[in-house]
Amino acid sequence: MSTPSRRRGHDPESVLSIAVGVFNERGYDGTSMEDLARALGVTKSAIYYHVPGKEQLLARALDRALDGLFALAADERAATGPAIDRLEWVVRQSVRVLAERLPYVTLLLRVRGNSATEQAALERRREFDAFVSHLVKEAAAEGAIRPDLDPALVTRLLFGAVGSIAEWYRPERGASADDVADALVTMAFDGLRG
Amino acid sequence: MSTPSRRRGHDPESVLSIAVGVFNERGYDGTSMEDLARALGVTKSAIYYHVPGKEQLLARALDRALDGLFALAADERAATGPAIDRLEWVVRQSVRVLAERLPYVTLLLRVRGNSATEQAALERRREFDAFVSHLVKEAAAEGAIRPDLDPALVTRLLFGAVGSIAEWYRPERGASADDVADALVTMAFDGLRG
DNA sequence: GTGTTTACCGAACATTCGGTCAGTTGACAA
DNA sequence: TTGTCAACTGACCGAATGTTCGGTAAACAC
Repeated sequence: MSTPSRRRGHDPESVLSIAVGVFNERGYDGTSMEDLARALGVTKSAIYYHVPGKEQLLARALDRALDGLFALAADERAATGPAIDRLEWVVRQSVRVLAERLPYVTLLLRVRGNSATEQAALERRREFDAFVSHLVKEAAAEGAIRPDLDPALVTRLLFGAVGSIAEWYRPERGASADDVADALVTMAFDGLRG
Repeated sequence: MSTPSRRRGHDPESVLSIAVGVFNERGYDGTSMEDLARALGVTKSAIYYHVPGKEQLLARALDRALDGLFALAADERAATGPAIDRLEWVVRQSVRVLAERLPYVTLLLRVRGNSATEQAALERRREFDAFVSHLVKEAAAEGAIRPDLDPALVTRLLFGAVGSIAEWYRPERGASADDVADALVTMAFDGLRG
């Protein structure tokens, strides 16, 4: 078996997932290695047996979020068909990635650029933002977006709403990720008026 | 005059406004008193002449944001007329408060509850959230919101989009606060389709 | 000119920070 | 029984943290 008999103890993966949980509760800078050790049920030094240090934990977490977003952007369905349909697909997939990798994406959305690690993540994130921004402009050029709406504003408000989902979405209760995506697409594309 | 001849030096107000700027750049926990001192052009100890400490700076900043939001919620125009119109008015005013008190509201939106100060701010913020949530439910009950949209989801997505404005809005360039509010209301209420 | 206040500096404080390292433990193999 | 090794502990390091305090130079009040 690939996951054999080891009864107790952590590995790099379990350390990462627990650490990211604490990072999201207290903020990365507000989390000490003591906090992580307490959450893991071990002493501080045990963490260093599994991972090189605090910043590497952050880097791995941010990569996990960004890899999900870039995979979505590279999909064929983001490149063929009317831009407005591709935009809707990208919005839905962004919600899916956010839900599937919730703690990692949540962490990404809060990065401020305090270290080289954070700056590198921000750089990749700006790349994704440029991708969706281009998509909205295409949809506008194809006449699929109301001409009185600035495409740049639409991009920011639309994906601002997507990102805000990370602040309250909990997979175990309430609406499913698809429900949330449906509601967002309905509201943003067709309006909330009854 | 009320602001007389004092040539140099800071006061609690100038310390607060500069400190909040740094808090938003690096995050509250990522900001040291050394960082603040550098931004103020003084030494660390000089800060304590003007303000009691780091956490008090945070408390004052958060109150400034929350006072703006509660003032809006207490306005008569948020209490009379069709709920959908009141909701639109509250959205527009929220954008206005966010723009007018941008650094303070930005800071508020990032609070995680790490200290008693932060928890108190989160408590007041939840109170405001409950107010807008009630407003959306009223609008839905009056039949002004598409029945296929869950009011709780609409509230979170709509005000998630409002909050996301803090991440990119800069008063000196780009769209004005009213432009942004117009775009948000148009998109969310009537949809972005052309 | 003298006394007082305002605004600040420099040194030090106790504590916490991320990180290191020599040694211990306990499960398993031979 | 002995040896191996993954997983971990506990003591510790230097640096950075928020805060305090004694002192002080310049501006103002009289």
